[in-house]
Amino acid sequence: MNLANPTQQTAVTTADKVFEHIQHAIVEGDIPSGSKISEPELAKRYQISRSTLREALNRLEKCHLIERKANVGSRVVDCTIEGLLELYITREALEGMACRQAALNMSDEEIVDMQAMLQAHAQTQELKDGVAYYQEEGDLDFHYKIILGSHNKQLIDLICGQLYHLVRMYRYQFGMNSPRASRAFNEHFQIIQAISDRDGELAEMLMRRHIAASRKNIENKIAQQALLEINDKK
Amino acid sequence: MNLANPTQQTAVTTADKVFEHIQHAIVEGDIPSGSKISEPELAKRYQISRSTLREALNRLEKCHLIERKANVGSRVVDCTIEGLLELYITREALEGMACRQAALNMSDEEIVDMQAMLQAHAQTQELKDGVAYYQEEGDLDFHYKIILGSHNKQLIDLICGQLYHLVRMYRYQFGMNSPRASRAFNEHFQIIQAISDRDGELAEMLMRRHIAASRKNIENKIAQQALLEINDKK
DNA sequence: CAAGTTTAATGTGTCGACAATTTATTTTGA
DNA sequence: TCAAAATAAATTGTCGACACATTAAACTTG
Repeated sequence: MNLANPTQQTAVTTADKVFEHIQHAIVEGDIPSGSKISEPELAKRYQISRSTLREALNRLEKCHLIERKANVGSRVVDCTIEGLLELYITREALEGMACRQAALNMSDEEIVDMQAMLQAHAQTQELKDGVAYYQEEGDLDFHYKIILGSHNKQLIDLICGQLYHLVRMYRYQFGMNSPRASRAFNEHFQIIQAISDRDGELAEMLMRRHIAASRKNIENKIAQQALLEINDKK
Repeated sequence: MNLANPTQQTAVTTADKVFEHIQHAIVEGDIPSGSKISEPELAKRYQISRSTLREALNRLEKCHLIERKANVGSRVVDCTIEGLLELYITREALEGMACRQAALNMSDEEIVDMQAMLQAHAQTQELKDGVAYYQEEGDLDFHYKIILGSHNKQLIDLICGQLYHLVRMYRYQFGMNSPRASRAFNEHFQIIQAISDRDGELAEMLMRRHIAASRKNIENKIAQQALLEINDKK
């Protein structure tokens, strides 16, 4: 699955292609978070007219990667702790519900598919002993499959089409490869169990806990860091 | 409060103004749901160039009022029962969480403000004996205040900036002034109580029930209608 | 020398025209 | 008569240029 585009919409127009390029550049930090975007400069770099660049910028704005102010210009959204926490809160709500809907609406084949995927992840995890691969690709893959399994266009578009670009951006910017790998894996296992039991209520609750745990993990790190800084000053 | 624009962003550019015009036209059904949009025609009607019209169309796409396909064109989103139910599911998730956050983050003044508003609604409701006014403006006002009270930019933008245009559109198209007025009022009262008690968990649960009740109300209507049609055929 | 005003430079918003693609119509052949 | 191919019309995507607003620089004045 292409993680940058889980809905698999092929880019046909040049504005689409430029959009994807800039999207990657922003998510991976090549265009730094918070920096101003110069339309003439970017247009020249991509060898396109300003009109088509602006078309691309509109899509970037749609997935909340840039912000525009009239007569002033566009800036890459800047990654703040508050923004990250707000994102997790929103994910908890949306993905929790998506998980409940997945338990109700997923086809049996889809469920089998997910179980197979998780098993594959388990093996690679044993091999690499809980390092990067699972945490990065595997985790996103898992979440995407559940979201798509909700069969709810509204949810799918909001989460995959908008939130998750930001999620991936934060992962890159803050380098989040926390030691939650094995715990997260068990949580994933429980969630799939609830889905295959068609227990929507439990599935939602587990997914919310799963995301909330990640959030609290971050909050703790922040708190620790703040403590260290206070000690340094003494 | 301006219900079409609760965040109070003033439109400065002409594309903004045209966007607002078309937005109203779509929400209120002047441009029928599901119809194709002709760029040359609309540009001529508003006396603007196609470029600025396309800028306006981009914003309409952002709030899910139109859908675009490359090299084909734009259509006004068509109102279907499934779409309506999906919208309610999404609202349940997002507004439930917004309500929880509001209980945690609203200032005391904001809470007093909401209580006053609800009391005002109670009086007008007694006067008009539970008719349209409350159901229309009052209900939306209530929900907006809570969402803004979450103080979560992500949630605010998703709900107010995107979902609620669709919500208002469906209200117009399906003429939803159900007999839930008085019951909804009591539910609103309970929710505010939970918020002023700073009980986030209860606040979320009550808001979710409140929205789920509306959804089930609609589902029942649909089922009834389906039954009637079957009887007609006999 | 500092603060405010005027002027220049940069950047965004809007326009009309052309190129590329899709849709409708006509023509051709079995 | 109908289906497929070719042509014509209409619509969308892209371009470069101009109008307007914002920001930076230069200048005036107290």
